[in-house]
Amino acid sequence: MASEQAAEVPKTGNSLEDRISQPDDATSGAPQASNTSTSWADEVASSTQNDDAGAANKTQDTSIPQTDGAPSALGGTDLHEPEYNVNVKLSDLQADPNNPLFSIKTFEELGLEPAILRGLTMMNFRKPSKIQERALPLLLNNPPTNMIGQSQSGTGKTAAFVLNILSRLDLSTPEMQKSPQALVLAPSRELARQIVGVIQVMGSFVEGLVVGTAVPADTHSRPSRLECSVVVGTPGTVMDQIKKRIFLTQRLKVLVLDEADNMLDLQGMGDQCIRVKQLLPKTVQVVLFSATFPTHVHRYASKFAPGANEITLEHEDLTVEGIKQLYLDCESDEDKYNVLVKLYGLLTIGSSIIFVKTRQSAQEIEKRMTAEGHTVVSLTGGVEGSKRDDTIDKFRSGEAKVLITTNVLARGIDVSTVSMVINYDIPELHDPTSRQRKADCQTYLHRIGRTGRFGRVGVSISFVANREEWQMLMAIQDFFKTDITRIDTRDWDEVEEIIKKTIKNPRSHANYSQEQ
DNA sequence: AAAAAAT
Repeated sequence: MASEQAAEVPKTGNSLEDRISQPDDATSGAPQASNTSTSWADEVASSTQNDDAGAANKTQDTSIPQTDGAPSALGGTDLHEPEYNVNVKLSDLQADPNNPLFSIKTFEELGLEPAILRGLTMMNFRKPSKIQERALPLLLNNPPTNMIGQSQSGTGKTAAFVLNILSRLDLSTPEMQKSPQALVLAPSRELARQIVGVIQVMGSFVEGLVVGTAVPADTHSRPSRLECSVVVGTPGTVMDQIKKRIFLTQRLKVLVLDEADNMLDLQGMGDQCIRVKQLLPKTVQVVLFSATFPTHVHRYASKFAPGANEITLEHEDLTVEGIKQLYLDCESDEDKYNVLVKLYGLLTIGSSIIFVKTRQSAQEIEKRMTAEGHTVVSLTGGVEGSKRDDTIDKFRSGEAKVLITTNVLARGIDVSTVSMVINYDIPELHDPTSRQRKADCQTYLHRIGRTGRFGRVGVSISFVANREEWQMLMAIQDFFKTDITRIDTRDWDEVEEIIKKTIKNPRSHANYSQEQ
């Protein structure tokens, strides 16, 4: 199995506990500026930025300093992952200092079947990304151990859990090929379908592999039995099909929650995930992946995946280097629309996603822009399933280049051509007890992570129309210790120049073809 | 508060 190069094994235990116990909530201390100043715009003007001296030498880590500019998920040679520290905590079972589960540098070291390696080759995956180097040996080891894995958006989490699934399937008989052995749960229909696509491509050469999708159907026609080896779905539908014995779970070996923090945290979905898990064999390997694991969810996660090996990051390390974060002032909510149209008047580069707060405003903006001759599409949860499928497919193919959407697509969606993300509204959380709006840092990170994938560059532009929005954005900047730079809308030539300069030179290797 | 997810 795993590598011979046993390398230095990390001191296990200690570090992580300390880390999870530190306060995690930047927004709680809302941006100082508090008092009576005249307007948010003034504050903006006077805040000449960047107190962030702390960012640089913030973390001293007992864990492993990471590899020298290793190529990203795809192994394209000029794609770089930036430096950051990865915290690894091995389960008690695997806390043996001699274990070889430390890290692998090539896929070949994993002892995968030739058919799986061929799939990787075909996808142009030459070298493992950082998360793959560390997670794969732990995932693939026997006996199977649970895992909680965190890494930045666009660094290959999906490929990591798919490899684990493919290598654990027993497809030796027709009966086994039709027996679900792995289940992946995702928080949206679109993400579930995307994951199905990845499994199919990576598993192209795996004999007898059948992948099934369990998302709400528009029709009431229902199969009597789910005859596939891997199932990918959304929690409600999966639950439903298990209860109706359409989906037989007794041979299930692996359960993956993608975007696990979201799945477990969301009211309704968390319960369903727990209930689904209760209906699976107790021996199932539980694998949780996300770019974010806020403290309060991490607690649930550890219960849901007991004894898990963990790979976690500091939140300073979560922003992706290739994503340039900008913001624009708008005079009012209504003015946001004018700014948006102006922006699109001077930019037609690649594909872009516009995130808004509500389904209704997504629809409205789509209508208005369409009426003015722009070609845009919108996708929200209010739309019929098959229509959603059409829309996302059009966006993936490039037929539609501008997508207006809500948080439904904030997570996981991988479309390599997306070079710009717009936060038309700053993502916010509502605290029911204090009845206050707070910045939703996690969602912000996931949204901007729709661009800049696998070492590419991208730009995010947030619209700020009032003091609250500006405060939320500054809270996000503080939380991730990153830079969100203001650009001046009084000079549109400059706006254009800044954005074009950023998106130019997109280093866009077309070597990751999971979307098609 | 809005969004997603089951019917």
